[in-house]
Amino acid sequence: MAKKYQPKEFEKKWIEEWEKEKVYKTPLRPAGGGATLGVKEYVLVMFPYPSGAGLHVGHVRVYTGTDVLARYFRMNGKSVLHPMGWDAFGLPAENAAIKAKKNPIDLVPEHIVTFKRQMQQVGLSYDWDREVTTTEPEYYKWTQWLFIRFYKMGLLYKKNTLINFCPFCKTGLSDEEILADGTHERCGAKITKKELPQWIFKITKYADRLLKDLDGLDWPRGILEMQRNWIGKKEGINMEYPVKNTDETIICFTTAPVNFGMTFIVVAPEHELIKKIMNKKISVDPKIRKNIIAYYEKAQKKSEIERETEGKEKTGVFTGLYATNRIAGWDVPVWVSDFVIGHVGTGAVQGCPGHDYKDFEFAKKFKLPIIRVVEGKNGDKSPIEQKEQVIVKGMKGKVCNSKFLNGLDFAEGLEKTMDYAEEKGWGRRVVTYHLRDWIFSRQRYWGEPIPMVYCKKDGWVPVPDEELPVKLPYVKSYEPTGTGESPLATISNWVNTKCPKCGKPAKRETDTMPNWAGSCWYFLRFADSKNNQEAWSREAIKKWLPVDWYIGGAEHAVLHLLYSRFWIKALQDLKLLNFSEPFLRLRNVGIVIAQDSRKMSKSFGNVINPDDVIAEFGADTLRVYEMFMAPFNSEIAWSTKALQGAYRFLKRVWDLYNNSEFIIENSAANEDKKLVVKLQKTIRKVTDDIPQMKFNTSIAAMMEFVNVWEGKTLPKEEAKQFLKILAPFAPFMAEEIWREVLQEKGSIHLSAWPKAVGEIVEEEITIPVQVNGKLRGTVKIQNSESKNQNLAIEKALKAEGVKKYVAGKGYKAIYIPGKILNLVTG
RNA sequence: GCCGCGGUGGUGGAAUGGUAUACACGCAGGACUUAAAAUCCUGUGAUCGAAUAGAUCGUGAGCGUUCGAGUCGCUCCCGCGGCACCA
Repeated sequence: MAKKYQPKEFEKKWIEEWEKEKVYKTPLRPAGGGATLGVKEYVLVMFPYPSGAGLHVGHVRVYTGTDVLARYFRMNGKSVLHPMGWDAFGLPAENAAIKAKKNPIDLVPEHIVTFKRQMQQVGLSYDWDREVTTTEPEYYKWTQWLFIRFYKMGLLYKKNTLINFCPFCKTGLSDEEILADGTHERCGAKITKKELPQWIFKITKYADRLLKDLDGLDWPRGILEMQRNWIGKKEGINMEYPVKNTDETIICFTTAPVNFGMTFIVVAPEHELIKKIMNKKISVDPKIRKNIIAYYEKAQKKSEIERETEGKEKTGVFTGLYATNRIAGWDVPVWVSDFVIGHVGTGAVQGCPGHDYKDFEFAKKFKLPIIRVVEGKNGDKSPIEQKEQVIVKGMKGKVCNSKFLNGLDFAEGLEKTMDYAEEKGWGRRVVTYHLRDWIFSRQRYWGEPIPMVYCKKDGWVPVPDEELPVKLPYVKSYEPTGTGESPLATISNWVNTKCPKCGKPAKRETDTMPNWAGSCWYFLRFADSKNNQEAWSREAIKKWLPVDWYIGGAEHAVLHLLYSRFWIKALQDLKLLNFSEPFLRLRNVGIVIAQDSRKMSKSFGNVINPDDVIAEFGADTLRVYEMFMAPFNSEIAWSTKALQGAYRFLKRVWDLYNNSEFIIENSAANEDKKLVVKLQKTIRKVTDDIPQMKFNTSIAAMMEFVNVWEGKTLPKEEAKQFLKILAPFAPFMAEEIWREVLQEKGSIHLSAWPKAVGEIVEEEITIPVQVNGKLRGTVKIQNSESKNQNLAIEKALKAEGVKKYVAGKGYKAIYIPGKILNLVTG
């Protein structure tokens, strides 16, 4: 009786053997042992934050998919860089450490040990010699060094800023870290505003390049769109409206050609005009002034987030002033309302209630006129009633009731309005962005110390390069202070230092960098991870960068991916790099949810631990299952039953190789031609599918092949080929069979990928026959005759199912050789 | 509201404009077994039908292009994700 499939018996052995033989070392010798190394292929998966919970089956999915790619490229003779590291700074690590009452400096390495062990168990082919950890001084030394480069080029500056502040984490946050409902993406606490001195990164300086360069990237469309939306470039016009009986002008930003539908102006409570009214620089009726002051004070009490989220009920006060809409030739009343936000646009809105939802609500509430200036469905130009909702959806439709703009579509109308206003001097074209500068300070312990010293005489002075790294002190108490100062501020022997410039007493910056800092450049460090002279050498970068394949979750669509792109562009400007985009291809992985269709979570008790799955079924089963269940970028719900299907498949493969009756030494004797043809098709399919990350169909094709193979014999050479295409998915079993059963020398993972035979020649092919587009039968035809239309028709007409539909009728034949025959009657 | 992605059997899902439902799970029947598990074999879109005869319908809905549409175009409906009092 043949040996039973027992993965436990050999998986551990191969983990050790691969490490010993340095099978996955970068760069590898070419597959098949040839002399030259192939083209480089940098295959990178987003490195994890090593949490205490250990590896999740979701991690296993994204790492395995990336690993399959890396293994595939290696076997195809490419020079592969496939590294792994740890993104260990940041709030989650720090909060976990506080909970565990352990310093994160001690806790993080413990977590890393667990993660690494689990990754090795899954059979991931990383070159561990290149491992990096963002929290180690050897690494963050260079993060600090980069900070100073950015500071020196003027991209970083410190300024008092009204920032988003998380009262739970007691730290400032960037806009990108706040969810739409005004809560912190990490802890879910409601964000408040606080004014603090902050290090600010001028990412907006790169807005245009960050936007333009998206065009050249092979990234998922959705992610590109999210970045475009986040950068939020808008071309429009700042229209000037003189305020009657004053010297004032209100400037309104607009992207819509709707001057002829404009019936009011609304300014934000913070607007200059309101300040001037309140301090009597503009004279208005004292009663109105009183109302405005009351309204202003009420608005100030609300936080911005309250103002935005508290409901859509419009409030407001008429200022008593009128402004002139010179394009339309009429005056409009000026109102103040808190639905207009001071720092958005110009803090003033030209109200066109016919075609804007908010303006409509406002006009309805205060009984202001509503004019249609964009046609509705079927060219509808009728007036808009007060009770109606907004008629025009989005920026579609033709402009109407607008004199010289009539009949133009929306975009043309805007162009013409802009030309007209500029010509008359009533406004000018402007470009605005949604992107804001990046708040780079965190008032927390667990981050890279910002390498700056404040001297009373010299101001901010960077720590000299030779004094880097500025090490994070090992302390007992690192809990957030809540005062807006980092806990580092309380460590006086660390804070107090000398000014690098004048040598007088000075103080260190006590804020730390945000958790994104380390991940902005880690992919560069992998190219040269051991370099202690510089952050990277030019040769190493030239050899490996940019990243060819970057794989990870869609949750990083904006934050990490935008920040990294920004750093790379800045580093290019510093001439430290000579490319402008870090990640040429981006692919997303779908999340793994629990069997009950909920998120896997301790509190639901539905978490699947990869260790348990490996203990029961082996790592290969886990890998094959996760690759097979759905397309790589789709969400999957865990299914223990389906997992067993993957196990069954592998077991059947094992049995085929361990049963001499299914494999013969040489191809002459009992070989089954059809089986060999099927194998060639399978090789072709898997070869095509892997670089498209269509792992599910690759595995399905291999399953099909195994279904055909069972009960037949396959020549040994062909059996080796099949094992090779299985190897990226089930590396343990493939290696065990390769070396122990087939007695091959060296690792299968360094063997050459099989080539499918040029043309697959089947002797006989089946051609479907349709009559009037409906399938009525099939005919078998010799492959050599497949181009012969008359023969195909002749055969088709003999088929019972076809005959009765065509009999006695004239027909036209459409024949696609080897594909289909369609007979169209009458 | 805007932007993006989807909608195919009982389930996860396949399908360069060319035999829709590959592959897998589940289910049903059978073999092996004292029995169960495991394994193997057969069947499995719906409706009509005794039928493993045949027919009709069938990829969210409806039109259209085409010899032929899950796939292309138009008009909608629904679900998911992102953004948003953004002017």
